[in-house]
Amino acid sequence: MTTPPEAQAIAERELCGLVNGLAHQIADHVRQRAVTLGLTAAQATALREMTGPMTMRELAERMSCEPSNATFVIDRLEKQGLVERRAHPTDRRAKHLLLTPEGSALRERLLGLLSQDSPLAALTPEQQRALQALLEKTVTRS
Amino acid sequence: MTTPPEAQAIAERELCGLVNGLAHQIADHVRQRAVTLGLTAAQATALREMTGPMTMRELAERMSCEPSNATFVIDRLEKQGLVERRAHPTDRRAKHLLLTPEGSALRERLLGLLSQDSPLAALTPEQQRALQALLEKTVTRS
DNA sequence: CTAGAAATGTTCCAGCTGTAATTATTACGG
DNA sequence: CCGTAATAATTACAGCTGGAACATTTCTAG
Repeated sequence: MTTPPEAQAIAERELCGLVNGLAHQIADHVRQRAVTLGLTAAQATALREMTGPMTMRELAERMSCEPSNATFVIDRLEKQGLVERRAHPTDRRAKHLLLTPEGSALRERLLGLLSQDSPLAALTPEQQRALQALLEKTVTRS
Repeated sequence: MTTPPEAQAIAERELCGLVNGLAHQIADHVRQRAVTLGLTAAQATALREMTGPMTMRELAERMSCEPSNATFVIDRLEKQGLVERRAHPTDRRAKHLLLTPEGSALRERLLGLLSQDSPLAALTPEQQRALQALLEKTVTRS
């Protein structure tokens, strides 16, 4: 009952397509909601991941992007008065990102919108936990 | 044993991050291999999805991107002599995409590279099937 | 048959993304 | 200590991406 290597390779490629498809579906969902708040998808993703004060690098990691990209996005959010770049308390290289009151309020509205009609709602909470377990197994080993 | 709605929303956001993270990991993997063949990540993805003759729209769907994006990528692949745009047999609006012999050969080399050290290799074949089932459930309902 | 709706592909454009190079700062081995 | 390596953030740039507008062709209701 061993899987032939060729069939295995094809299955993996299909799986890549599915993962990419779902990621895209999530991004589309974010984009749709974000535009109603005057945000782009990338800005909304950054706001979503701003669960508290953090450095640029931490944010980039949470967004799964390069630090240069985080710089670009935070530049925009800062110009809109949603985020502040402060000096880091203990490391003069780093920046301390902070949500302004406006940013914090907008984030709450965003989270409310994102929780509606999520693409993941097709799964039961139990299935979501199963999915989470499988994803963590692949993502956290690197 | 019902999940409170707030905790549910947080779990969904984390799940979004995980999906995005894995998609990114796959894209990085593709990028690394692609560059050794003189291809960009987007070109390699297009080549990977060219399982046979298809239209621009079909390719765009397989790549989970907009048709305009497929136009951009195929433009490059055509200039490199890897793909041909022919007239569609039955629909004069559509284009019939075809791999050239060079394109077909490069695709085989690419598939060989992609099957090595796949991020999905962290999962057993059985776990991969479970993941596929869960992903299909969310992707195919729209 | 025909007029309007829908589909296919393309172009243009604003915005996103990774990479490489750069500066400033911190960490570490000797 | 000191010099070197490592880290944080930024900049410049080439390439990717979605959306809107468009021309061509096909579909469809009447």
